[in-house]
Amino acid sequence: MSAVSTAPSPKLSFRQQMHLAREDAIIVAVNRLLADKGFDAMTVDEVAAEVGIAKASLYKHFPSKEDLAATAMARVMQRAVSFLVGVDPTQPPLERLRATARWTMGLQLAGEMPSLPSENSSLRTALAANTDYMDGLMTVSDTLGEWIEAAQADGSLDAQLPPVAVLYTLYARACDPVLGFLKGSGQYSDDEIIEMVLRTCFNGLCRR
Amino acid sequence: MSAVSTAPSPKLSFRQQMHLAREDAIIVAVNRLLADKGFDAMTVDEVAAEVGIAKASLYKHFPSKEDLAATAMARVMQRAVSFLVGVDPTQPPLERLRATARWTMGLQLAGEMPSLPSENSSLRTALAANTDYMDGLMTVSDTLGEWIEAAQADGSLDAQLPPVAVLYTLYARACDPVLGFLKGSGQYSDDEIIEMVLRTCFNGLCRR
DNA sequence: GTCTATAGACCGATAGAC
DNA sequence: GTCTATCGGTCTATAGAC
Repeated sequence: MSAVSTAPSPKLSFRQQMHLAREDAIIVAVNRLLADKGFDAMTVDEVAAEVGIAKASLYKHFPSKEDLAATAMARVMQRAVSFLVGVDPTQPPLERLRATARWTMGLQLAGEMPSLPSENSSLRTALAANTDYMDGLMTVSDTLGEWIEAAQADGSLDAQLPPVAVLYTLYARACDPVLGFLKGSGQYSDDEIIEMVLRTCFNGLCRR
Repeated sequence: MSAVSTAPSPKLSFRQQMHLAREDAIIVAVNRLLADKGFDAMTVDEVAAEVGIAKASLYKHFPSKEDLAATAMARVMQRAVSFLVGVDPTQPPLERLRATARWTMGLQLAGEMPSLPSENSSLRTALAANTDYMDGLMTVSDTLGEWIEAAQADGSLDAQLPPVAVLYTLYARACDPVLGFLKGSGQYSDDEIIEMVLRTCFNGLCRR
């Protein structure tokens, strides 16, 4: 991925570029399927069909289904890191957190946010072994953790909640099924849905 | 289930009682596994092993894995209906909603709340075809819907949110992964976890 | 003795892996 | 394109209740 974003890499052969491009297409397809049906229900045949390549070719890129999914989720985590560094640092910390939550919700409604694996899935171990994913996760957690503590210090965020509880809540809202429920009802636009869920997340269900 | 609780049913043979008791054990085991790993990852061999019976015996009780899971989830829905009718009606509607959320969270921490199936799972169709489940779901939704509108009318609940959004949020919190995250951190007791998540749910992350 | 439910072997399809 | 493991589902002989 760094190969496509950093400019001074002219030494890539055509083959290598094709390889990377294909890998990119695979990852995009995997994230869509992961968001749609989850890891267990996703088959590698589906992935191959979606990308339009032979199943065997997948195994030239990834040693296993777990690794495939872990790489795809590491990519999402990388996008999150990129988003965070782009957030306007002059904004108050609460607004930075809100912007982040809004972004993750948009990602989910766009079908690009993988649903998180159940507690004991084989995916979990693959994720834990994926350094890209774990590094991204740590960077995201550290950044959000700082913002959370700053927002608690300036009085905008509930200071009685442990920061880790806030952090986990933000992670969970990125995969909140409420978005899908409301979308399935067909009564609201994506923006309306996001604003409603953001409101319940930050302001709560009770009247203020 | 009604057979063991209602007194005037002496016509049940021991065989039938055994049958019902075993069915009960099966359902309990299924709900545990469903909560633990989800429908796709759960195998019927595991269920049989957990209950301590042969797999074929399962199929004397339930025609398919989907039906098995649907029956188990219908049981949970039935428990929810029972809980709702037992909620103190003299409490204000907001407190009734809070008590309900607290109860569902306790259920999840106890490992008795099945994780909800992904959007297109085969379980979904089985659930839609299960009248017990659908009846319970409708009863629960109607009851909660009334409480929600009452709580909005008396000013305790945010009246700007569509009632259906509140309803979906309460359903989603019953399966909120934040509970599992916090439990996994090992730093908080179950009661502390529930109170924290309840607080974020009803009061929001922002300071009041 | 009959009849039902059980247990464990068994089958076919499918999905991961190569 | 093939191999193999696994999983949902079935078959049959047997044990036990009546």
